[in-house]
Amino acid sequence: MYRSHSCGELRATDINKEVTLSGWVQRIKDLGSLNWVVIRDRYGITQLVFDEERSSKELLESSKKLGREFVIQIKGAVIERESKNPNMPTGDIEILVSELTILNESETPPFTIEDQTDGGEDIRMKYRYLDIRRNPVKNSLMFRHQVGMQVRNYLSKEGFVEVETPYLIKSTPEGARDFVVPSRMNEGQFYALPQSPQTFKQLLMIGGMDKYFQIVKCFRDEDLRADRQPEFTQIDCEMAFVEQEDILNIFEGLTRHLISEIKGISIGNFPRMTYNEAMQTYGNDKPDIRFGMKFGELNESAQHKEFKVFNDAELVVGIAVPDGASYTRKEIDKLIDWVRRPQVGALGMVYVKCNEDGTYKSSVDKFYDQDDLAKWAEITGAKAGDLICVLSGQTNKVRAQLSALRMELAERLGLRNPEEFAPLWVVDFPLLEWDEETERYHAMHHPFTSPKPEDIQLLDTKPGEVRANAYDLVLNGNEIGGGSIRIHDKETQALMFDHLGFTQEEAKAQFGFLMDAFQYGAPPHGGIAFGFDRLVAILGGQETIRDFIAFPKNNSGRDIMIDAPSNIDDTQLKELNIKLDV
RNA sequence: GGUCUGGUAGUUCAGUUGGUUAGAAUACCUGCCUGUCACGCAGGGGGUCGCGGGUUCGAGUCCCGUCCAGACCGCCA
Repeated sequence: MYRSHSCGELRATDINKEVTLSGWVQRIKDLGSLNWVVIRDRYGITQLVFDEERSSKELLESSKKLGREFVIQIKGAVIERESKNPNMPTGDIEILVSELTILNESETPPFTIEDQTDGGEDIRMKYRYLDIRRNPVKNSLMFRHQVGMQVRNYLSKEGFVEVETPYLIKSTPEGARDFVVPSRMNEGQFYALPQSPQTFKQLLMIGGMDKYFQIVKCFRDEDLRADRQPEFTQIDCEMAFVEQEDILNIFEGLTRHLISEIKGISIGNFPRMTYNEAMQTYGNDKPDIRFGMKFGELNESAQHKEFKVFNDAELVVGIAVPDGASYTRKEIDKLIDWVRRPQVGALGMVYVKCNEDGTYKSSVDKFYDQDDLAKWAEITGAKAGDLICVLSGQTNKVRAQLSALRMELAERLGLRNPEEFAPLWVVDFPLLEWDEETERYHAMHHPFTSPKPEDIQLLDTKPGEVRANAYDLVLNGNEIGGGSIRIHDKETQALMFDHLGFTQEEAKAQFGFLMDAFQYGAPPHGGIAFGFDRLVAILGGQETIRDFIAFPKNNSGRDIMIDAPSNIDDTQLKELNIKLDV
């Protein structure tokens, strides 16, 4: 028997018990004739004591040969501490060791295994198994487990069935780049790893599963971000015989359940906002509504004077920065530099200080009088003491720029409280999106999303204005879920493929199996998928998802611990009949 | 594909205008210490300044190239 108790459970009530503990050496405090060793496992830490008076000489000596992260097993008696430590759960007791076994020695680890480690990101990833011994990472993984359990509890209770779908599937050119896997048995052919189980969950609906979910890995071969990994986990869901309203209700319920169970916060009905409204008031389809700073469009009140920059702009739009009027010229110049960085890309920024005395001071006083500026303040909701930041230019670009500024300022002003949760639904997304590169329309969501029936007639004339039965769930400025009511008849699906520029042959070759299935009684259906890693991170109050993934990839998609991806040997290449051109 | 920031001891970082033997903290090793718990005290070892080239009497420092890491833009149906 390696242990009778964990390293986190012994208390004053256990005094005088004979116990066996196993774990890692956290810390050694050698006072010569007295030696303390702190032992750690997943459940906590416990202090061991060896001393001249109560321990044998050999035992005391061997305790001094221990090093950090040695794996040891001890037998001993639980005794009351002479000086207690109220900061640790096991701080009232210690173990007077009678028997010490070294189960495994350890090299000195490259960074300290402490909550506040001295190790940087890089070294911690290389030795991730050591990093996982630290509380912050360990707790994040356990937190993830809790969220997963609550997801399964809720969905099972609602009658959902978890069904696994294949990982080796077929590559399609739509959407993100696929990871491909060569097939040895089918020479020259490749599987693709799924970007999502989309078509399979639709086939499950046709198969009559009615309510499906899966916590499932998905794969996309695209560049990474702090919140984006090449393999990531989705809560993938689909329901038959539902309208959009049914889906919003069920998954609003799921989200409410998670926030309530995990964070102990109860939230009322989620607000809903159309895509157009979100773009207009926040410049963004995933607005953070924990704070205001809504967009005020100033075209009418700014394009009647001689200021050419505004007159030539498609959109003039501003936000009010709370208490920003006190910014110095230097601070404002820095803000202007910030929006002019290539990552944001604004050409300049106009500002208006709303003075406490009710007057206005702007960078465009030459063109606008106090009445004009008062009007801007009214539209942007600026109060005395605020600063109005105004950007202008092409609508899409200027919205993205001002949205970036809004988020940056909110971050600096501490308005993005990670313990506050403000979810909302963004609905009525456009069905199609113009792609400059390929000069054709792309499905904004995916090609199986149904158009709103009343908009179908616009498909030929104004395809960009057709709205879809598509919705996103947004939490604190992050898209945590998105879905749609799907097309379930062959004709509409064929019409969609046609508008997406597929020939009939291409559509048949790539999605013939789905079109075929639609001929055998496909029920109306729809669903949603949540980004599980991101959801867990946000619930955990973190920006980066990496600490909630046991073995994440780095910025360039590498696993630096196992050194993947890597070359494969010639035998493997030959077996797969693959020649490399490098 | 692009922009920005960084790479110096095991680790996290400092290093001035280009100038003597490259520092600090922490970790590690040795010694002392019977109530520590971020223990303390004394001492010690530890460096290809990412790599390659250039400028210079002299480069951690300046220039060019390159690799790696991070954040972001493009991309992510």
